Amino acid sequence: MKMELGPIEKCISDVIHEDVVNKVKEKMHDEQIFYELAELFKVFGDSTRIKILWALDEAEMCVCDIASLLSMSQSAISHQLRVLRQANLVKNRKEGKVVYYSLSDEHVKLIFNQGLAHVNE
Amino acid sequence: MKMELGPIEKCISDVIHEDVVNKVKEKMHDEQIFYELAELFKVFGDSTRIKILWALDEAEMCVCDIASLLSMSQSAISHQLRVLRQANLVKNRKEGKVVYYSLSDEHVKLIFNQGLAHVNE
DNA sequence: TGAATACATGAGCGCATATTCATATAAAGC
DNA sequence: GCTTTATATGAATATGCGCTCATGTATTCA
Repeated sequence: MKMELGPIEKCISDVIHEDVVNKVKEKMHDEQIFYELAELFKVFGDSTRIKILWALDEAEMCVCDIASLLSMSQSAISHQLRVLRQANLVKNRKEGKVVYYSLSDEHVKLIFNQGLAHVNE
Repeated sequence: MKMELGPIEKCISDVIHEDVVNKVKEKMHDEQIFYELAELFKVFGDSTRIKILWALDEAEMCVCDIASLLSMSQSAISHQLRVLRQANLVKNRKEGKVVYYSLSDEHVKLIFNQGLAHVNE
């Protein structure tokens, strides 16, 4: 938000009343939240990760289980699990040399369902 | 899903029972839905588009209004509005030479709220 | 101790994408 | 008709990202 305004600035249309402008500007002021939201949805924006989450919604499983079920390499899955971990969407538990992954909270399902509702409208 | 399986294939862990495996495999069979879901979330995965949707949640407005409020070029906004249009997240209405945009349905808000719930947990 | 297995990770490649710039279209006013 | 304003869009560039390949770490077992 550090660009200088061009001639566009004088183009606030008449339907936009001043209170609306101020309200939106106030919302825009809190930039952090936009980046966090976008960052979260970016994680959902990949079919491999969607598949992983969808599988984990069915049962806790280890890395090689997921790789096998998705017919993808262990490395690819491991990389994606790291992304999901950093977004706090999955948690893991180590048992010997095997690492079991599972969903970390309920939000995943809820976000999915809203997404599905839109896709299937 | 067209890769040949390596030695990973023999690594289905013991916690995964056969019925779970079949259930997940059956879910994975319907590949289309994963791509559609990922495609939808990809649209939400950009802070500029998030800001646009957030602004439109407050009021219907034209392209230059949005550009002004977000301090971005008209071109950049126009490109992003096309993405949002193609995802059926916004609709538009032409009045003279001005094009007014607004949210196309309720899902946007709902998806946002679920995202926020996760971010603020 | 050495081999095998499960997982993580850094480098690199190829591809998608967000923005800018230049330009096109279209409506309004002179 | 000409100019200005609002919007759309194609090309180009720069950045980000997903996968592979190679390798590292940790655990188990012989």
